[in-house]
Amino acid sequence: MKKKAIVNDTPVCQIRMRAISDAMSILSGKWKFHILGTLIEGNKLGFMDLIREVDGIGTKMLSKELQDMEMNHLVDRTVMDTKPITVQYSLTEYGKTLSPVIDELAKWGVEYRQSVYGSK
Amino acid sequence: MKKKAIVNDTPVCQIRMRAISDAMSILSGKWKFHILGTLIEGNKLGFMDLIREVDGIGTKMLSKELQDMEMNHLVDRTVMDTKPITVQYSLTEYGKTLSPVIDELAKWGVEYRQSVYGSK
DNA sequence: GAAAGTAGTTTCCAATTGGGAACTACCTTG
DNA sequence: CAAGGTAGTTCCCAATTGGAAACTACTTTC
Repeated sequence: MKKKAIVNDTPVCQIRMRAISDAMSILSGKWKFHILGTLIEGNKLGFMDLIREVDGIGTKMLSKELQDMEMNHLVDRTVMDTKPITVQYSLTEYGKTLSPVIDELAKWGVEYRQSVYGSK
Repeated sequence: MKKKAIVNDTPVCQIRMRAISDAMSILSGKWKFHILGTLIEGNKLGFMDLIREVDGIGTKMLSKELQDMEMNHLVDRTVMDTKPITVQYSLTEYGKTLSPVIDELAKWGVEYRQSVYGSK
C-alpha cells in the first residue's frame, strides 16, 4: 500500500503553485525586485537616475530588465521632449499591484538582517 | 545646476533597498519559492514527496536547495528511525515567517494569470 | 536473488545570466 | 571644438545555474 503524500491536493493548492511559477517567470533575474522597489519609491525616474539608485547595476542589465518589464506592462517608458531628450520610467497602474509583494519582501529582509546581524 | 533624483534618500529607503538584496540573496534560484510554498501547504514532507510535488525538479536541485535553506535555518531536516529510513522536511518557525511573502506572491500570480488568460 | 522504494551524490554537459568596456548618437555648455 | 550629460546598444567573455543520467547504499517485498 503506497503512502499518499500529506499534501493538500485540492485545485486551490495547484492554482497556488502555478501562480508562484507564473509570478517568478516575470520577476526572475538579479535586478527586477530592486528596480521595482526603486520605482515604487521614486515614482518617475530617468535611466541615469536608476543607474545611480540601483546599486551596482550596469547599463546593459538595466536596459534589458526595463524592456522586459515594459513588455510585461509593469513599467511605462515615456520619452520626454526635452533637450537633451530624457526618458521617464515609472510603474504602470498594474505594476503598482506588485507593491504588497515587494513590501512584504522588504519587511522580511529587514527582520532577516536583524536576526543575522542583530542590527537595523 | 545638477538636478537631483526625485528619489527618497532617507535611511529608511536605503534600509529597504538593502533588505531586498538580503532577502533575494537567500531566496534566489529557480526553485526556492516553490519548495517553500509546498512546505507551507504540506507541513512535513519526505524527499520523494517533494520530488513529486515540486513539478519538474530533479534530485540534484532539490537536494541542493534544501541544504541551502537548511543552512539558512528556513528548513528543518529530520531523519526518522524507520525502515527504510525516511527524512522529514519542514519549515522552521523562522521559515514560517516567509508565509506572508509567499502568500502575497501567490496572490499576485493568480491575478496575473487572470489578467493574461482571463481565467482562474 | 531481483525489483523497487528510501535518500541522496557525482559527473558531465548545455544554457542562461550577467558584467565590462567600447561604441553610437544627439545636445548643451564652457 | 572638446567635454560632459542624456540614453542606450553591441560584443565578447566568464561564472553560474540547472538538467540528465548514472551511481551508492540500505531495506523490504515479491
